[in-house]
Amino acid sequence: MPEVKVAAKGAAKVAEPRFKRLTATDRAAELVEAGLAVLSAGGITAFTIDKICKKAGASRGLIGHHFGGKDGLLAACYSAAYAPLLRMLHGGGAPLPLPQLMDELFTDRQFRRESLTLWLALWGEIAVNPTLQAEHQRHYQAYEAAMIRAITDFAQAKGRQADAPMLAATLIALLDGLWLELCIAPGVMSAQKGRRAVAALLEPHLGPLA
Amino acid sequence: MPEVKVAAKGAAKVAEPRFKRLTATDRAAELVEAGLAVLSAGGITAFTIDKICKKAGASRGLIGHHFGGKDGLLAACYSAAYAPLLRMLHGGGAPLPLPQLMDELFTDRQFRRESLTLWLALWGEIAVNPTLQAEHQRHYQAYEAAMIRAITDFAQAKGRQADAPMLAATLIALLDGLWLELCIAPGVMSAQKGRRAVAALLEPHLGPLA
DNA sequence: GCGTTTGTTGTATGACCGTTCAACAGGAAA
DNA sequence: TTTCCTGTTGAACGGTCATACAACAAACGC
Repeated sequence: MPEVKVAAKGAAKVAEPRFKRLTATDRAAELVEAGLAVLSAGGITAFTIDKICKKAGASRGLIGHHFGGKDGLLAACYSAAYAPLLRMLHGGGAPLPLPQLMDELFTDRQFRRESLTLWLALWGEIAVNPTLQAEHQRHYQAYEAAMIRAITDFAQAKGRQADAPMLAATLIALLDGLWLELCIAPGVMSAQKGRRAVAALLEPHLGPLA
Repeated sequence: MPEVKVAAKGAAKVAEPRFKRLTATDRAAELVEAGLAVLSAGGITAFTIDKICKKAGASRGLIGHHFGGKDGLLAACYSAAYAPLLRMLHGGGAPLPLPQLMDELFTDRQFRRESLTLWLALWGEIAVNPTLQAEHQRHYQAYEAAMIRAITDFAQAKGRQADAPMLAATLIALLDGLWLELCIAPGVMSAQKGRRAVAALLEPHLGPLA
């Protein structure tokens, strides 16, 4: 909008700023958010400097400036994608008990195609990108530990013996698979089917979840 | 190699052909195979005309000529990726019994990272590509039906009652999740862990598989 | 041998890619 | 108000992308 500048010069001294200046942290957060949005909507092939910056309302130089390049932003996006999951697992302070955890995982807010396509885009890239694989290991360990904890606590409360690490690994794989089905076959998978699948895995070992 | 032509002209009549001429079917198959190789190795971002044709030892125009464009080849690659899975499920004629099926799924030949990264690359694309989603539905139905059949037969032979459709859907999701883990966390997942996970899901409902 | 069919080549084209960087300007401190 | 730091801009660059297409040639029937 060049006319803004001209009008401002002709009028008083209140020239409208051409851009908003953010702190490095805030700008980085906006770029990560835009990156996640673009990944969700179009997959990894839509993860381009042009599209991300347009989405974020910023100029193209900024990704290089704040993240050193596209790969840096992608790594940051991966961390940001994991954050809500880990926050849910031990959000606040006390870890969520298993039944509430399962309920939360299948709410409309979590078990949504629009949120989960993000993971499919990332998985395909992690498989062929060693840097992202290392990043994954870090987050996965926290995720797995929280799951083992939830299963151990639940089994203990019910007075049951269970192989919690094995069940946790199986549960995580099953959840990943359910998310996948929801994304690539939207009409077929549903939260209800997902809940039943999890129950079919866990209840024989742990007793009724509800 | 222009010198080949010159030498041939100077010598006898045996001019070496500049390229090999294949039937449309054979050439298409070679391009699909190259496409699969490229997808496995580098993910969807490596699925480019240049890379595929170089891999196949063909010129750039051929993908457009045989598949109408890159998307056509990708759809063909997806079908080709499903083929070995379906062939295994009812290979030959008689459908494979459940225990043998599970054994086969976790052989070193099937449960291999190099084979499975292909799926990760495709999943990310299916999630954002309606054409591929439709293609997926077709194949998935055959896959699911075979699984339901295997579970039903096994339960019947053992004199057990089981919700075969639900177990089949759960098993498929679990298998997808296990493949995923193998691809993005190679050191963590293994065929042995995979087998145990499947047993943890199925054996409480169907009795011992072995 | 000779013509026809049809698979194949490779360049031209225009769009888009990621990165770089010199110039710019917001905004706080002085 | 002025200075300076630093976040921001956007054009320029070299490279890669998918597609189109006119020329070419291998192989088959005759």
